Amino acid sequence: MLKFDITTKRGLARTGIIHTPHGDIRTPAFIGAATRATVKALTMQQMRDLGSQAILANTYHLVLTPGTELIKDAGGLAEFSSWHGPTFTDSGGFQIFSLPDVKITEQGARFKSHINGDKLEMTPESSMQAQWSIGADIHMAFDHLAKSDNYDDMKEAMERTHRWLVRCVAEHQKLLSGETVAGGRNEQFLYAVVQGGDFNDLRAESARFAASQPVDGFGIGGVFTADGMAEMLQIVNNILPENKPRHLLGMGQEPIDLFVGAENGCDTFDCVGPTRMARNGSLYTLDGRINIKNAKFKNDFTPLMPDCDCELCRNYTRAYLHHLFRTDEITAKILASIHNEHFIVHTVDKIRESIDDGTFDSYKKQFIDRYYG
RNA sequence: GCUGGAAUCGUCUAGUGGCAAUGACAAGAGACUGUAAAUCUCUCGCCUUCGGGCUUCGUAGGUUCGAGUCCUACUUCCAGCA
Repeated sequence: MLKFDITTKRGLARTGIIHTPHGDIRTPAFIGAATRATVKALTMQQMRDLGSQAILANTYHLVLTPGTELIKDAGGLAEFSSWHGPTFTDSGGFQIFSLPDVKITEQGARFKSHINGDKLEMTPESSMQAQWSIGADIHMAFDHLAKSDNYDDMKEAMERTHRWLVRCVAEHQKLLSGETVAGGRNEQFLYAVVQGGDFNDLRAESARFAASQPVDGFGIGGVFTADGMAEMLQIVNNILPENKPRHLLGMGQEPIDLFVGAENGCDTFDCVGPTRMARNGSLYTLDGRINIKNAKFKNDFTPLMPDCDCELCRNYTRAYLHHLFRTDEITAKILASIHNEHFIVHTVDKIRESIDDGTFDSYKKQFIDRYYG
């Protein structure tokens, strides 16, 4: 069983430590999205330097290339990528939602490789096997993420997610009792995924089902905007057992999502937003996001964010970063990614500290007022 | 000096009788939430009550219902010959 110690509790919000075979994660924490075993534009050393505690890779992408057997042979994701810290894998469930021409059957999902058109199938069992080979510390159950206003459609997807969860649990346990991977330790952990879309009665049902399964933690999936998220999380997290960690899947591009998530009982987050924003020139500041490519920054010789101690803000000006983007230099995306990832990681770090010392409400108000004001 | 060729939006360019005029770049802005994203979208002559109106393709004339497209002259540039 994954060891999770809760340090402080305030309402649904809590701080704690997830103890993984590759190290501890102090929660709440933002987990860097390393889809293809790399955080785009950043080295693992840069991720360590900016304060990241863990990364999350994607099973679908690693199955396509370089293949999960290769990662197993390399000694697992942490060894292969030289991250060496705690790791998560997403199941590939998101790709069911995001790729075109995906066919869902009770068996699993069939889709075409976006790289070479190969027809592929992923099932709960194959996802578990792939994640076991990749050897991350924490695995996500293979779920059916859907987006619809139709209650029956969402109910169907949720119920399929539950049936698949049972199969994931069985396969996960079977794998753990067999051959060892990831440095000889069969210490890998499984999170169930809660679905149900925008229908809170389905969310409650899904949370009850997930809670009933022998899993180590929970992912909360299928969340697309902050609208209604607080209420949904209150319902779900009041049902999920308190002593297991909860990961809010895919949310964290907007800082308010992280405040709302932590406030309502989520322990970890992952999101591609910060680095994607960065590559596209959209940079976080305490006064909101700015597009550094805008003409008004051409002659702005101030730091992007004076009170930020990331590599970009410590050493360079807005005008310089503007120039790097305008000239399409690779360094633009590196520096911007360092800053955005640092910004979000540290925002969650401060959320954690504020929960511990009882100042969460004032920190949230002060941050949100300034950022969105 | 002669003989060819060429002049179109900031730049390069499409265009051979119905055109406010093609594409790219540049420029201006926007989007992005478990990454098919170093991607995508919009604007890019002037004005507009968004119906449209006005002025454009080196300059000046001409032919034509109609000219960026055809003709004449001029200007500039390029190539070859002197």
